[in-house]
Amino acid sequence: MPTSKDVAQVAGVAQSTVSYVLSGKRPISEKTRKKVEAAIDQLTYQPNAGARALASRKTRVIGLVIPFIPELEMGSIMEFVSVIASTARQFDHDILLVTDDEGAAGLRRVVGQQICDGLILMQVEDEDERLPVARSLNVPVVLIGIPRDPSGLVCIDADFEMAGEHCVRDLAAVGHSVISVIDWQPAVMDRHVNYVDRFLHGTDVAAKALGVTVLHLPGGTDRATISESVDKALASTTGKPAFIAPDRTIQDILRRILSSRGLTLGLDVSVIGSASPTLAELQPIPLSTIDLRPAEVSRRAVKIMCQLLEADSQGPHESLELVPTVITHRCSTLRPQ
Amino acid sequence: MPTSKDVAQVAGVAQSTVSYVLSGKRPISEKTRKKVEAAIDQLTYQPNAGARALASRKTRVIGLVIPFIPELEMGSIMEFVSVIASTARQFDHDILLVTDDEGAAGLRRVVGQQICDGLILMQVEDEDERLPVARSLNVPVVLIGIPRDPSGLVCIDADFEMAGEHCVRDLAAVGHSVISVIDWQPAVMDRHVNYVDRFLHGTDVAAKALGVTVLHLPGGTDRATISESVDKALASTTGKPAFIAPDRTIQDILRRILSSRGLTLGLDVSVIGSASPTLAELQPIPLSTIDLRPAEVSRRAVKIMCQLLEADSQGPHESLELVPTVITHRCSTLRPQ
DNA sequence: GGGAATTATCGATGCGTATCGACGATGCTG
DNA sequence: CAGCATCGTCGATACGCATCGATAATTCCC
Repeated sequence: MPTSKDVAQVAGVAQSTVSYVLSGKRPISEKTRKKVEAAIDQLTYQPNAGARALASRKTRVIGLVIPFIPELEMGSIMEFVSVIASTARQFDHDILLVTDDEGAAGLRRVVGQQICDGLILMQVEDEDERLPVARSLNVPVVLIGIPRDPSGLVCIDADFEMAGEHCVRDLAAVGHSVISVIDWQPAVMDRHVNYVDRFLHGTDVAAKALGVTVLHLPGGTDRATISESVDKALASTTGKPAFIAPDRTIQDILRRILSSRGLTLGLDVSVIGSASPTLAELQPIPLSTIDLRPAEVSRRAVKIMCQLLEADSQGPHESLELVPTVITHRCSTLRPQ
Repeated sequence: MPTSKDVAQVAGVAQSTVSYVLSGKRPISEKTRKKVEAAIDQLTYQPNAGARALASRKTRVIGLVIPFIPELEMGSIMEFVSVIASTARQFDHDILLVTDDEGAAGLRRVVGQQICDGLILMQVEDEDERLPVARSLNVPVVLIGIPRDPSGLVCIDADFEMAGEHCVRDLAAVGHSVISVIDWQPAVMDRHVNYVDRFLHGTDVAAKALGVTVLHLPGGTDRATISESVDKALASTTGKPAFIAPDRTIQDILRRILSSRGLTLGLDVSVIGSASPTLAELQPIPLSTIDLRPAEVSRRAVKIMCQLLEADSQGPHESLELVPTVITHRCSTLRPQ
């Protein structure tokens, strides 16, 4: 592998000049710049990351802490990961994976060894054991998700409360007076990711404001639980029933149960689910969905991180950013009168 | 951040002694070791990764090249990524993400800058533009998937041919004489990942050996295509029909179509799909599946990589490892007579 | 008990880059 | 044309660790 010294020799300049050509931190004459660039091309020189990190105290690597093999929601997690990695490259950074089975020790490790300049944490829970560590590390940390106590932390997430509100408003607007919200599956509820509470709270706020009734019914991955929830919903509804089912696993089961009861989506009953646009379109009756915008959340998380890194910020920062969600009405909700 | 020099000072030894305590490459007396370890604990010292990489010419980082936001199969890709990251840690390595939108240049970059000691490529296609680069890089590369010409490359994948054979054998054994194989969805077929061909070839081999008929029918993500394929299958079958549908998206549609025709899985018709055990169990009629063992493939890929790194192998290596697949018969296939 | 063979530790050097101070060359001002 | 600021480049040094050769301390054997 060629080094900057080799480049310097070929170009007939000093090594430091090569370094300045690359960084642009000192003026370089056009003539010298050309010579150096030619030498770089000729040798296909690429700077050594380790040496660069050692000298500059910056690795240009961001650690991404991914949840530990959750089985559920793997698809959506991958969307975050993928977009985060791509976006990081746009800011000339790379992504190092830190799996959550290493726990808080993993965070200390990658920061302590200075493998990373900062950390992005996914799937932050209400009371997360990683938070005290995150606060104590003297590198920037960006959380995707909002813990109960976000003080001293930089957080970003979809605006779940607005999402809940928006769903209820839209369903009320097309004439529903009783709206049933099916919980996420128990595995998610048990984890106390607080977006669930924020979403449900949003539905309640809208219900109160509009004078409609919102029922909260248990979700599950088995047909029986959902079936029971549907029964309860139908029993307490006089007009046409409406369902909000943000958990992807659940919405499939729900659709089948409704259709087996002879209810046609968009005609006898409204359903709002959550899925990427492409997935929603694939359904026999294209599903009206609330888009929680994982790609946008991911992009912004990286952007915030890179700004913090650039600012070279020492002191603890604190901020909270909510990404607006978007409802798309397709064919599974009643049409406006 | 404390350095090994600080540790040395606290322990009252030379910096090199600290280094030897950590690496174990020279004998150290019990007394000195204790002193050094105490100093390390006291200072919570962690070695600097950049300096270590610079001096040792090893980063202990493996680059993982992930497919570019494929939308399809994101869940299963995440399973690979997650297991690969965990396994790498067991070998005391870390994983750096390289997204495929950087293309072959991305590979050259991370290797050229010596951010990584080696590369794992996912989703290798039949004629992959990354292969010539992979061959020319002088670091170990492990492919997950098998290209048309694997010469000079180290490959690992599930044994798709055996999987195809196995499916046909088992269906023939319970009395099916005509077996329909539904292709993967067009998006996958178009990508020329060759596991598709290997699987289909396996079904043909078994069919020839057993004297049964195998039909290859087009797959799709829309109901119409699958419906048509089912029609064709039923038209050419005298006994009970049998389906093999390895694409997860397709198998759901297939199930619904069959049930809408009044065919009960495991009674009137056999279906073998592909899903993780947990997912398969969740279905109303637990699905018989062929397990392509993504976790095992991932683990072995990392293991092979770490062996190559340890061997410090210079010359080009070549190997091909196939991971046996496993069929689990649940309730969607006929019972043996 | 003296010399050889071990064992345990130290000091010095190199890895490849960033960056600081210095210095010669150039342009400008009066 | 003397004096001074500006521009462009160089040389030297530091970053933190691994590693090699050398040295000091200990043990062993005849």
